[in-house]
Amino acid sequence: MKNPKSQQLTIYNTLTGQKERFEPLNPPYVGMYVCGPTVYNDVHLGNCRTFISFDVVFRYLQHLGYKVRYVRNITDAGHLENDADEGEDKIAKKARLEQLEPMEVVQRYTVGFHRIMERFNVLPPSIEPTATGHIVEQIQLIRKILDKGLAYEVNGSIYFDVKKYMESEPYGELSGRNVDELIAGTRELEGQSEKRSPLDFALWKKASPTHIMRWESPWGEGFPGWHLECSAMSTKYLGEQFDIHGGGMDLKFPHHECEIAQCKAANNKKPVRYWMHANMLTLNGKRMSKSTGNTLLPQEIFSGQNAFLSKPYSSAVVRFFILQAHYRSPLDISDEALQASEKGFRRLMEAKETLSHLKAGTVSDWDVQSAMARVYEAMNDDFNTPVAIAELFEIVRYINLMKAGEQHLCEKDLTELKDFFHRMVEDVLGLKDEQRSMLDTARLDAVIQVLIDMRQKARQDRNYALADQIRDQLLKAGIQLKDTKEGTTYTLL
RNA sequence: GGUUCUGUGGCCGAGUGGCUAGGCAGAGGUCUGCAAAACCUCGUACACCGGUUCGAAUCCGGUCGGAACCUCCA
Repeated sequence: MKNPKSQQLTIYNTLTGQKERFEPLNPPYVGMYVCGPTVYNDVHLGNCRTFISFDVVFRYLQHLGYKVRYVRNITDAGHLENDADEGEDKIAKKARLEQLEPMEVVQRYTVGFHRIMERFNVLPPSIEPTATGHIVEQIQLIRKILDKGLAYEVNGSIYFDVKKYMESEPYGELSGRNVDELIAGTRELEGQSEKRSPLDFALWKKASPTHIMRWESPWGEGFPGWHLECSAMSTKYLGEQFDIHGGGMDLKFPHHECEIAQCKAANNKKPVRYWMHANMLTLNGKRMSKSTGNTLLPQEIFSGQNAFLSKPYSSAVVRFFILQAHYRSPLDISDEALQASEKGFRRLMEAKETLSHLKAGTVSDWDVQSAMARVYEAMNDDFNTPVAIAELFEIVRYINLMKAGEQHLCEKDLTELKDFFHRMVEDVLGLKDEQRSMLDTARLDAVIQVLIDMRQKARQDRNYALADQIRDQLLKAGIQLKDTKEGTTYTLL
């Protein structure tokens, strides 16, 4: 384990409501499962927040030296639209609407999802299994639950028997639900319900004649229930018990509750040691919702084509903005907030660039070791990225002071800081200056240097009109010159 | 209606019993040919009303906002 300060990582476990020391089941291996997207539509920003949050978890665990198997599924089998619908599948419905094959819809949105994730610099998971690719495993899981007597068949559909399950196991422990209250609060379904109790949930649904996505099963043609895929695939790839399960807050109930029940019913084991839930993202203080028009797609932010923001923002800025809040806090996105983050992000990136050119002094006259330790302390405290970033900004101040020659680090400390800063910013937080990296920097450097030299000559000749013209026109082109004691450098805005 | 969470300075957002969060914006200063950048200094915030405590933004109760879930949803 290469934890520089040998501090202990703690994780807030939704199941217990407490921060707990993270101790993997089989160190150095860590199994992590995160509920992925349903690919019947464009990913929206809220999804992205969740995946960015868990991307940092994945990256930090790796940084600490753990060997992580990160599984994030693609829900391509679709979920039921509603009970009254007798099994219309979201993907099937969309397919009919657009005259496409279901798998064509799935393909299109899966590719779109991957593109967005890549732009956000979200690492691909170790395994990205699809629900449709694991029908066999899901059927096996249903069989196991049936054999235990914890599910029942009605007209070719299989339902999980919550009441029976509760005779031996608690239901609702993750979400703090009281089952009696839940039943009391259940509205009467229109039409007939095959379920014995309103809390029962489908493991397998019989396909109606119009249902396009259907598979053979021991109970006739049908499709898997809403919650089954995650249980089947997490068990397959991570085992009956694994370390971390993540997802958005809204999945706590019923989805994750059902997952726990399914796994416990099948394997008699608590499937997950640490449950993690990321909070919601709101837009201008309100939840995003298509019906009210209060939505924002990632590509609409990048392009600036939207009704909420004054200008486009890069994916790196949005990622930075998201990491400036803790994953368990609600976060509100707005133009002002993004502008502030954009400035802060540039400051951080500038400092990173500055640091790479710094020369060592003979002695260190500031405490770089404890500065770095504070960043780790923050990350170890339930992945507290906002505090980690705040601590990085403290280091930024020193970087700028060192550039000005007012602070120094010895060779060893400077080398360590350079390595640390790069790894923390780029590898762990996943922040990189995409503007800079997309350019042919060597050639641009040479071109700008010509202009810098010309301006310098003009200044020496006291031809300030020309000097300022060069400076101002470059600024208009998004290139800002910076005069320092060591000479002039430039920044891309 | 029920469950869970939340309300912090101009904005965003950490903190959760006594001690500077941080970013952005704003004011003053240093530097500069002038600027910009950078650095230094400056804000005495914690929805409201009670209570516990030597001491509360932080704990408890109530009131009023906001969010999620209870129905597919990150």
